[in-house]
Amino acid sequence: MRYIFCMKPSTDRTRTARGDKAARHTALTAEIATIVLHEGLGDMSVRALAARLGTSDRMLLYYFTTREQMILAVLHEISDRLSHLLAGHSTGPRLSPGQFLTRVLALAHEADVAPFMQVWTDVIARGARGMQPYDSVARDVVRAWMAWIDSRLTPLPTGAQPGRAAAILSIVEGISLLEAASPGSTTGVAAYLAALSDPAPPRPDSP
Amino acid sequence: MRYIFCMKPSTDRTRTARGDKAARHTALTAEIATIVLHEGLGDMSVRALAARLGTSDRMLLYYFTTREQMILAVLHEISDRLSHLLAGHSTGPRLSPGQFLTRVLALAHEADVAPFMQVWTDVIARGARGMQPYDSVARDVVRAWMAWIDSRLTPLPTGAQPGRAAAILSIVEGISLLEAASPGSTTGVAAYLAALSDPAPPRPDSP
DNA sequence: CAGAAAATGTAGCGCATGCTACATGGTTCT
DNA sequence: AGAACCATGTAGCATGCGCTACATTTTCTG
Repeated sequence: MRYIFCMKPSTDRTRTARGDKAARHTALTAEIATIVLHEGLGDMSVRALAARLGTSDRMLLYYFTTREQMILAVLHEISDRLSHLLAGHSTGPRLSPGQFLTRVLALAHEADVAPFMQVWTDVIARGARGMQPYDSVARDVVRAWMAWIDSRLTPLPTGAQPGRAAAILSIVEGISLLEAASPGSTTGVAAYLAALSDPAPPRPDSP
Repeated sequence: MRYIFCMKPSTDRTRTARGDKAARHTALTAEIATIVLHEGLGDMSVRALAARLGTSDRMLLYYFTTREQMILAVLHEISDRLSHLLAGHSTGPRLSPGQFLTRVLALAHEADVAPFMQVWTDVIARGARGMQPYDSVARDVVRAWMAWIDSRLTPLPTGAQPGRAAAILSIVEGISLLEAASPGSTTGVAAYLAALSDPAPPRPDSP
């Protein structure tokens, strides 16, 4: 006997008035996402997060069923927030690779975007190590970033340039990683690469 | 009472005939380094490594005193091996950034160098997350890489270029990371960047 | 109001970790 | 031979983890 698109008419228990498990689920997800953006992914242990939230691990697992699903929900939430953020930064004309790189490297340092960069770089690094469930998320993140980058670059007559978006993403991630591992080591990289990507303009004030 | 450069003459117990703790220490270090280069850093747990080596955790801690010191010894050994490897690849004239980038990206794919790249990228990624003792090693590794890169690039009359070596290292690490996290995503990046770094030569066969 | 169901507390299991205390052969020196 | 010492085995501790079983409280409904 199958009920498809056919709920029991009156006694719908999935949505009670106050309790509303789903609402608390999304609220918790949002709270954790905010914490993660402020304090990094850490080890994402349910006990530590629960203490940080003033709850018990028991409750987190009650709402998320499993640690892995909790992580996925949180990363999804973070991804959504970044999408909205990037949408606001996706105005104006498409840029050349050099211009775009300068723009995005500056963007990565802005207070509202920087936390996302750090978290995503961390996700990618964990994915690179094969950690679950970060590995699958990392692949999605890479794909999403490259699609966004391509959408912001001047289209080429020859169709999609194979390595163009991936090159920019590599540079951004590389700088992110190095800067996190060895602060100050990437000073001057943005300027160097910008000058290299776009041909040097004639100095107007040169003798 | 201080003994400086003055050992007890005959009864030297630090170096017995067969036991020779130091020798076993270095032998174990070498074995672990080889394993790590083949199978990645993993979680570097003493129990797992001991099982992998056919020993007990008890013995590893006997020779290394502490897990952290074991990790440091192993990473030092790996660093040494890479130094020797790179010394062999440091012949010939210094190159332009574009040439060097192409060269080093090809090098990173060679069977003998690739394991080192993966391990170092992992070390840097862990260091970026603040993991001990990877963080301190990561800083050293970054410094060493940049010094080597600078030593292989054509020197500039204007002295050291601020972001040049760091830019190349960022690109290499970024590609390494992205390729590990999402295999195949960086196809074409090397070619794209090489063409960008060195001005496009006139196509001889163009109409 | 009674009972069902949802939300939460308490306690614990099983596992893995780094590390240690103690005992015990085996070798070497006096 | 006896003593000292090195190398190693066995067992365990304390901690942290994800997760679960059970009991309890709270809330909603018939």
